[in-house]
Amino acid sequence: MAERLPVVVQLPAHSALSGPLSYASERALAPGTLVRVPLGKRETLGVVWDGEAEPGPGEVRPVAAVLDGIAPLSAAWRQLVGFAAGYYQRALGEVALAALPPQLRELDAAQWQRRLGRKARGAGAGDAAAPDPAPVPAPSAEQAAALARLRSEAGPFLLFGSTGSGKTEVYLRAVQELLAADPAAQALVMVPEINLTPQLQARFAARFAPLYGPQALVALHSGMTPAQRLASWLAAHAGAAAGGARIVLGTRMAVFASMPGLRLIVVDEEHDPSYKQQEGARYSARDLAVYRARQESRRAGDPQHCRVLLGSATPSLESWHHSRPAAEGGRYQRLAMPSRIGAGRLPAVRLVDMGLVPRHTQIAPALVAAIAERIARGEQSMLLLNRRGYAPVLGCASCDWKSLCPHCSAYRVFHKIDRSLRCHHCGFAERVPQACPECGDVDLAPIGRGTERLEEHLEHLLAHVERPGAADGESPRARVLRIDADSTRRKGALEEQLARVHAGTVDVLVGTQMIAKGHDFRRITLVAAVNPDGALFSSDFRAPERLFALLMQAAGRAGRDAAQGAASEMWIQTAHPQHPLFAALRRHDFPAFAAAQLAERQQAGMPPFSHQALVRAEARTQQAAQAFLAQAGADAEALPGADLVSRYPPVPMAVQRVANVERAQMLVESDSRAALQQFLAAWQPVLHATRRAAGIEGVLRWAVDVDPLAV
DNA sequence: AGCACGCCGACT
DNA sequence: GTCGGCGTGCTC
Repeated sequence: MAERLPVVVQLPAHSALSGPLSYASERALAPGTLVRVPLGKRETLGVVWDGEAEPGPGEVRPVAAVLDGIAPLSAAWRQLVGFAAGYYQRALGEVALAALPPQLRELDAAQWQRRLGRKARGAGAGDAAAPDPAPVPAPSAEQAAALARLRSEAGPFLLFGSTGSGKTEVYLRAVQELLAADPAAQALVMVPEINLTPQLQARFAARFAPLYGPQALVALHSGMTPAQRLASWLAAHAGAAAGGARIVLGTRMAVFASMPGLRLIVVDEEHDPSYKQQEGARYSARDLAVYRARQESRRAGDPQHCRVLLGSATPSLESWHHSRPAAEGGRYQRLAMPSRIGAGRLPAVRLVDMGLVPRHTQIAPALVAAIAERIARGEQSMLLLNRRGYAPVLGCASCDWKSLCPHCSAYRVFHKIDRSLRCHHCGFAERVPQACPECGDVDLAPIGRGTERLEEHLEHLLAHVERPGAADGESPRARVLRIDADSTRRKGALEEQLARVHAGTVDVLVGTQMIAKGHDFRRITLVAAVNPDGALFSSDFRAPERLFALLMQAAGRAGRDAAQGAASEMWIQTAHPQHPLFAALRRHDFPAFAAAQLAERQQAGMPPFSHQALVRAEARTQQAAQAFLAQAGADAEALPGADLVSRYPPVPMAVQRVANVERAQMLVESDSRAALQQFLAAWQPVLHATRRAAGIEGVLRWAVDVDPLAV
């Protein structure tokens, strides 16, 4: 008699088959076993799941093959996946299969056997950086205190350490202590972006390759080749006892890495929005890390078994709120490291009142002079502007034509470099027209400014400035370099450009927030935010939080070198120098800023004092998208939890139309996370039914975003 | 999501 | 007369 097995396969939630499918098998297979199963006309990868197989509607087909030689995924892993699928309202199989390396899905049984036959090769994380046995610094008093609490308490921990306070050293030591104490232990270290992995990877490799060999550290991020990702994943899955990886370093996807010996999770720059997945299952890797650590500890019956350490100089207000004193209801342990070590003081913050300079001034004369002064001293400056391209809009001087995208409700950005108009939403690009398409006037003018224009303008402003160190035959003019998504599109371009900055062949660096994050520029003594005002009065209630984090992080780029720290400055051009955000920034006072923001949020009943979810709908017409949402909302009246969940009317999304698809969204909110969860789960079948209902036509897609970052 | 089936326009 | 557009529908 053949066994019947529940198996999860990759089927999206909207297929209305959200649970496991049933298959027949000659032998019993443990939950977590990887199998190949027939699905329609194709064969696909599946994971044997827990529980009884539901009686299928008709015939049950047999499992095609079992991936032998790979241990079943653990109960803890399955629980994590199950939780994520439920919490973020997605199909189990979608989350489970997306959490596995893509190459694993592609290999059939025969290819898998061949892959097993080859000797497992290292994933390249350890061998990339030559182990450079850097001397291990003695911990500062603050670091020692943080580590002591990390040792004796259970967490979750929020390491609140200013830029330059040595958070990385705390991560390194925490990992080191764990690996030394338990030969089976594994640690997971997450960073927000691929760009930031190489330098952290180098520090981890330098510390741990000499101790455990280069194979002990593997990377896991989307920039790796499918083969590398599979190798890293297998090394993590094998566990330390089997000679696999001891440390996994990766981006948000790594939160799902199978790690049988997992005992520590580090989330560096935990406030970073990149930890929120923005398509498919929209999970927060930071929040899942907290869940995962608690759940691993619970399974082990020891609250200190698996720790999670979130680190930031500007924590998310959610984490900050959770780390308030336990007496006030806080659940996280806050470990504060306020001092900057090895570096000078934080740079002085100077506000430039743009109300006092002539209108349309891009860079205030005083700032130009300060940059020139830096150049004369052989120091570097960095200018931030969060807009790439030359100008965000091109307009006609004589009629009201503007460079609207024909497919989106957004302007196409003028890129002077290739004289193109490019839509940053749908990618539609055209050459700039010779004359206005409306009236034929040839006078088309850029409106507003982006990084390209800032770069050009700076070259002009600094034309008369000579740098002292110019060698014979070399131009004495200041060298301006722009780094943004456009300049770094080519593989390896970012590394090249960063290398130029480090080598000192650049005097002024211009870029988007991309350059504000993480990179350690030792010779930069001036950082300037050219036009940050947009975020002050944004309709997005998280905009100030993001701006504060960005400016603090940017300020941290300046004066990392103790010798220059004292002279380092952060300049901010603003029309609102009296804004309280800047007052807190001047004092580098995150707690004050956070307290003010949290008070506002509490007053307005916004997160973290409430819990939100968005339903987004896409349709051919805006009317159809909104009608779908309105109907689904109306049909939700009687659902469990509905009385505790507020539902707002459907509204068009900020960018209403993208690639000729109309988009609308509806916000639902509750003081109770449990009520919201219960409501969303019950709403799922209603949403499916509404889409099929008479009178609701042309809805292309809908999806729920739980704990959305932008509302 | 894949991969079918299923009815309407420009080509060997 | 076929090749092929992507609009619905199903997958244990």
